Amino acid sequence: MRADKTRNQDSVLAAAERLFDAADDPDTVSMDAIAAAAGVGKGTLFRGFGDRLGLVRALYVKRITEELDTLPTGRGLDPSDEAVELLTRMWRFKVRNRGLALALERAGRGSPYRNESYERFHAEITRLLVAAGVDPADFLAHALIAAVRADLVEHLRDQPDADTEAGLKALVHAVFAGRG
Amino acid sequence: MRADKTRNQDSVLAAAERLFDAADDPDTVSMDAIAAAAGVGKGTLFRGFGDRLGLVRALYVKRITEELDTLPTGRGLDPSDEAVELLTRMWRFKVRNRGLALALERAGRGSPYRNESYERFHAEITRLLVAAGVDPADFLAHALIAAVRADLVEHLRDQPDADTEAGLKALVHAVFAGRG
DNA sequence: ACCGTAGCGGACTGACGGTCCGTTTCGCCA
DNA sequence: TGGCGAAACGGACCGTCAGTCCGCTACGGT
Repeated sequence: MRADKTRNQDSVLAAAERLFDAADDPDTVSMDAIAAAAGVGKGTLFRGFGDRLGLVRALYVKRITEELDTLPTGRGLDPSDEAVELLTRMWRFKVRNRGLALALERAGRGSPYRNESYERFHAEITRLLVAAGVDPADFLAHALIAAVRADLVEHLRDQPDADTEAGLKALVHAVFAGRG
Repeated sequence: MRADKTRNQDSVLAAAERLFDAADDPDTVSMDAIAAAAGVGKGTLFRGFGDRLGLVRALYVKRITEELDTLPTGRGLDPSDEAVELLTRMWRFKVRNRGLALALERAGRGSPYRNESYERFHAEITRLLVAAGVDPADFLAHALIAAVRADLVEHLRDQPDADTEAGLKALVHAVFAGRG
């Protein structure tokens, strides 16, 4: 890959991160604005990422990867506590990455689901539910993940973190305690 | 209110219902298309409903009202079973009104939440949770409702109804069984 | 240093949500 | 019934946005 291409893609990612983080509403961040902020032509932007969804996904993947790199490698908690930890981390991630997470969820065409990181997250929660003997694990995993959707996080923004996190914990424990 | 105004608003609602029901993706239903299908000018459409969100909300309210009119008046079930029934009805409603529900959730500005029918639904589920002595009721009600989001319904469209409804039931029972 | 080509940039396109205002039609009153 | 003020109409128009296209630039292998 040519050096200028790499450099430009990095500029675009950096500019987009800044703009999405700063925006109240991610819909107000236009592709033109990102290109301008990156000091790059629009063509470059679209050649590098395909379309808006592609760019948002690339950003999301970047941030979530950074997040996962700091994952305290699975200490043998029981499945229920491990699920609480995973979902709490995800909640906090969406608080921290509000703009980006909202942008991804609104990008259309089932974007919250058609997404490698959703699949992995869902598979992991499902595995924990199965380990705990809870059924039907597949649906319940979707339901648990729905509780940490970006726009719910957004909607509950004014509430103290402690309250929502206690709620999340109660939810997960309840689901893991129910055996069919 | 002038007769032509009423007549036009009815045409618009009818046309919009048809188009949203028929569309694979509600984003592909444009305001121009609705106006044309209703045999009405665009000005009339916007004067009657304010903006796209206003029209979608009006349609949603219309359908949900029809739904609530057929509600079997609260037979004294225990809170848990009542919640199962409410959420199952909502799930089915979203299966039946796929296009409309997706349109509402995607209409932006926290539209799934800033909505009288969401508030009422949330208040009702909260009341049931409180009656069952489950805490924190407010958050858990949001979480339960998140399990019947239109795009999750859409994502699980290929799965048999029986499976998802069993899952929903398991979820609700688990949450109502947990006394915090 | 040269040259083929990958990559650049920004003018351009098509579509959309929403506005504006000259024209039409309603319905009240004589 | 005819006339009139106001309410409502309709579609041309506007600003904006995602995405495309193509003449130009500059990278890097030889």
